[in-house]
Amino acid sequence: MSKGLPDLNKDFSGWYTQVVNKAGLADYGPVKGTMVIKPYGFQLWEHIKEIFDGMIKNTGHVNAYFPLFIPKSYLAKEAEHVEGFAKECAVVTHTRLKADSEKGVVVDPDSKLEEEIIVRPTSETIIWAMYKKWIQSYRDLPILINQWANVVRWEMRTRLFLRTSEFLWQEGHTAHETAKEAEQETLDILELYRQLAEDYLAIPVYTGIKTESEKFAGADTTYCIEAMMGDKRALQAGTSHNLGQNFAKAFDVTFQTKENKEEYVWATSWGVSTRLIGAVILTHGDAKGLRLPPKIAPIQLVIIPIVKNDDQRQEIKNYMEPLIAQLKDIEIRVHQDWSSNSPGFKFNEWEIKGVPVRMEIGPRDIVENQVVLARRDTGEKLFIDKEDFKENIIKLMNDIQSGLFEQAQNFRNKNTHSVTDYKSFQKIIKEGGFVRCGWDGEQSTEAKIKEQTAATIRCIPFDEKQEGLTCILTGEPAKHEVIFAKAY
RNA sequence: CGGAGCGUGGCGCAGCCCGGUAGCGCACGUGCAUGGGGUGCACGGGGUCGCAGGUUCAAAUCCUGUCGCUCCGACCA
Repeated sequence: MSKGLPDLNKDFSGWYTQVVNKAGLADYGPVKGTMVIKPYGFQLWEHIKEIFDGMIKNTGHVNAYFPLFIPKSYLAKEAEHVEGFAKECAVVTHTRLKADSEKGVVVDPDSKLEEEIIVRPTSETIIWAMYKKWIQSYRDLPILINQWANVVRWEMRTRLFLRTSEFLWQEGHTAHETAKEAEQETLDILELYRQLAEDYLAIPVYTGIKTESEKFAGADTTYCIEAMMGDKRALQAGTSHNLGQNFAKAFDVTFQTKENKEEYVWATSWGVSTRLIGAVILTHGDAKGLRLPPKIAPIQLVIIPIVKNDDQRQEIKNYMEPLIAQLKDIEIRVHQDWSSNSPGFKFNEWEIKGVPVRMEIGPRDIVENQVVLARRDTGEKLFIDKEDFKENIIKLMNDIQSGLFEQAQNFRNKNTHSVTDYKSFQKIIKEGGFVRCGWDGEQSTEAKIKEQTAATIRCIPFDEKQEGLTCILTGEPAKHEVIFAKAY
C-alpha cells in the first residue's frame, strides 16, 4: 500500500524522515544540522507566512529587519538571557580566508576580530539596543515591530524542520507604556497563534503558561501553544513572552510619561518558526504520507488524466478545459500531472505529497459526464456530476480542512488523561499521551518527574482547575493543574 | 577525550579474507507496448573505489599514514 514508507506505528521517526524526503519538502545541507527547504516545503512556509503576516498587520504591527550579526557584548547584558543561549551561539572570530597550498583555504590569522560577533539566536538584544535610540517619550510608544528572519542555534541533535541549526521564523518585538498593555499584547498574539494553528494548520492546541524552568530565558512569563503529534508526544508550536522590564533595564530603555516621569519600557516578544511545518507533518500524516490542510497546501487539487492514446489526450483536454476555468474562478491551486508515469504511480506520489484532492479524468468520465474525486483525508472516492463541480469542490475543501482538525482533536482528546496517582501517570507517559494532574509548584518536583519519566510540564493550561487537586508526586496541595508529556 | 565501525556511479550496498579489465538494486536516458492503485520488455549513460605514500609485473583488495562521517561512552541538558 505505501511502498517504501516505514510503518508509522512502529517507526514514527523513520516515517517522518522518509516523508520529508519523499514528499520533496527538504533536504540536508552540507553543514551538520542545516536544512535546505525545497520548493514544495517552502510553499508551505510561504502560506503560513502570508496568513500570519496578514493577522499581525490587521492588528497594527509592521515589519522591519535587524542585522544577523550582534556584538558579543550585547548578549551579556541580560543575565538570564545569556544563560539560555550562550551554549548554542555561532561566533564569528575572523573576517578573511587566504589561499593555502596544502589545505586550499585557511582562516587568515591576521583578520582576527577585536570584538567577536555572534550570529543571532534571537534578536532581543540588538532590537532593544536600537529601541533605546528610538524611544524617548510615551508618544513613541507603542512600538509594534515584527521581523521575518533566520536565526542560528548550534544544536547537537537535529531533525529537519523540528530542530535545525538555522531556521526561519518571525519574531515580534513590542514596546509599551504599561505592564498591562504588554500583558495584553502577549495574550493577543497568543490568540493569533492559536488561530493560525487551529483554523489554518488544523492543529488543535492547548494554550497556557510555561513553568519557570521551561520559560524563555529573559521573560517574566512565557505563554505557549502546545500540540500533540501523531506519536502522542508534545510539540511546542509557538511562544509569546511577556518580557516585563527586563530588557528595558538591561539596555537602559526609558521613556517620559505624560506626567513627565521617567520609566522603563515594558516589552514583549513572540515567535513561530518553520517548526510549524514539522507540526503539520507529524499531526496529520498517515500511512500513505502527508495530509495537508487545504488552506496551506501548495497544490490543493491534482488532476490525473487517464489516457491510452493521443486522440484521447485531446478529448480529455477539451473535457477538462471548462473545469479548470471553474477552479481558477474559485482560486483553487491546481496541478495537472501529464507525466508518463502510470496512474497508480501518480496516485501514490501525490498522496505522499499530501495533496487534499485528486481528480481523475478518463474516458469513462467523459461518457458519464462526471469527474472522479478522491479525498486525501479519508481516502473516499466521489463520483460527481460535471454540472455540480464548482460547489462540490468548495465544499470538499472546507470539509477536508475541518475534517483534519476534528480528527486531530479527537486523537488528542482521546490521549489526554486526567490522573491523580503517580502509577497511572507513569503508565500513560510510558505508553504515550498527555497527562493533566496537580503539581505543587516546586521546580524540584518538576525535575524529579523529568528524571524518572522523561516527561516535562508542557504548560499550565488556561483552563486549569487546581481546586482540590494534590501534587502527582509529593501529594502536597496542588498549586496548579498542569499538562505533562514527553516533548520534541 | 576513550572505544567501535564505515568511506566503492545520485542513493543503498556487494566485491577486500585469498591482488589479475569494478558489479548489483533503486534512480536516470531512449524506444516500443501499457495506462481507473507503485506497468512490462529491450537498449543505454554514469564511478580519480575518501586522500597520500609504500609493497608488487599488477592494488578497491595487502601495509603505513592521513582526512571525513556514524554509533557508543564521556561531557552537557
